[in-house]
Amino acid sequence: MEKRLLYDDNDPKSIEAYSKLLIGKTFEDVLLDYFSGNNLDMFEKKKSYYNNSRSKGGLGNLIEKYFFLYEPNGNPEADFPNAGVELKVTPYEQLKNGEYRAGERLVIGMIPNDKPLVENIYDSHVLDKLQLVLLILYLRRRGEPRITFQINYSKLFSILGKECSEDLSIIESDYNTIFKKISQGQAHELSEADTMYLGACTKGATANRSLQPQYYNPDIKAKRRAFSLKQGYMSYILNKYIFKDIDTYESIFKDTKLSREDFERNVIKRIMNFYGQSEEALKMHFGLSRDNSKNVFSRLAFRMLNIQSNNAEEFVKSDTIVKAIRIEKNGTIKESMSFPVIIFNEFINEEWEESYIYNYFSEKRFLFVIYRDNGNGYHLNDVKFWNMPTSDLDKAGKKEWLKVQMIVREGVELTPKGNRITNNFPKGSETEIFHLRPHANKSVYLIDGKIFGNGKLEKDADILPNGDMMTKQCFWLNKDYILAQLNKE
DNA sequence: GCATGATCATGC
DNA sequence: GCATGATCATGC
Repeated sequence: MEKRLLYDDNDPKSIEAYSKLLIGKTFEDVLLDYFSGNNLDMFEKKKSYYNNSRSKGGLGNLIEKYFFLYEPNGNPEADFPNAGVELKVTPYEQLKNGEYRAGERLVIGMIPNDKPLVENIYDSHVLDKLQLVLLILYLRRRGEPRITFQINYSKLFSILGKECSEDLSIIESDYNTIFKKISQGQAHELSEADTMYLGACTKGATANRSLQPQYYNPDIKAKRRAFSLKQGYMSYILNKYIFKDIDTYESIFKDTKLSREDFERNVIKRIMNFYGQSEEALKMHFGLSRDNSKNVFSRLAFRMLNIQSNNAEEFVKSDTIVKAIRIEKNGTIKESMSFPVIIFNEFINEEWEESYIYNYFSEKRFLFVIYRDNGNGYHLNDVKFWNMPTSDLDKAGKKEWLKVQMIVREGVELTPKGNRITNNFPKGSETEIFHLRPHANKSVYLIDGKIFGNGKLEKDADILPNGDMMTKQCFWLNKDYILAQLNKE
């Protein structure tokens, strides 16, 4: 088959039109179409090859070979050089609340470690690579064979289009931040969470093996990284411009083109307008006087920013999460900080650098809103952007995560003691960064067929590898660690 | 006293 | 109904 019969590879519109034939098809369908029932042996062979999640990038590769009918090449040219079109086959997911989000960041291209980095983004290849991208989106369903995932959208996308023009100044300042860190020989301290929309992500499970000397600092090795559009940013792009779900997000600053530094300054300024105000005064001011919810302190922070939830446009796009912290009279923090629950059966099969927790803390930025008890109740005291330093995540974080994973794999020891069930996970007092603790509505366990606790197994518990069930758990950021981070500067 | 295990109020 | 963002309170 001659590919020029199928589409004009000089013409982006023709490539896009042809790609729409994919809509509604699974990857298996694409293979079946190609082999047309003539070579079923080969079909089965390819099917099992592409079903293997170890063949990274495999689904994009499948589309190139068996739909566009060209051999994937590793060279830096565009996938369709004559049309200047980049092909990106990328997943999206549906959350339990029905919302959609990008399944992954969009990787743009490797950051060189053997030559200088171009200083200005407009002289670099970053924007070229995003100038014309054919986004082919498939719905990823966890636990299902990936060959059965269905392609539901195909659309040309440009970062230079009007829908993204508001974001270019932040993307430019993101690039400058990455350039600055690398050119100062600090590539080993880079974090995807240093920046808002354009990130420097590590490259999967191979990142540790890919430790290489830095061009600007040959004595200290750093992981190879790639430029990417962060997952949060892609979620926004998908929802707003592909799925056309216009009303999902509220923006903090309307119609402004801010650099990242200005955005952060303005956020801090808005919150600090309320500096020194007491809990009661703030609740009164925002009409939350009768709000007894445990998360009222973060809700107050949202109100100061004039938003309703963590779903504000700029925070979604930049993977930023607002967290309230309260400091006691004696200068300590009473509580550790909770995060979403883990699913044991996914957790035990993860590689650290592809794990939920690694990805979470490498890409999420936090806005800490700090209240302090001055002896007369909590008062707004400070606000600060924070992300976990790469060296913390790489060293103590990795070690502590691996320890928990080992315990779950080998079998958690659950011991009834009075009205409680104790376990052998490392405690907050035994860890530096995070520890595992319950995070559920009620506690409930199934141990050797016997139920403990008054929660509901199907709602409040999660299944362990040996079939026992344990109250749902999440990683908690240690309060001492948080305090040390706040006091760092 | 305080850390670990248990639990709560809310919004969507 | 359940995830989220938290604080409560038992047991050492």
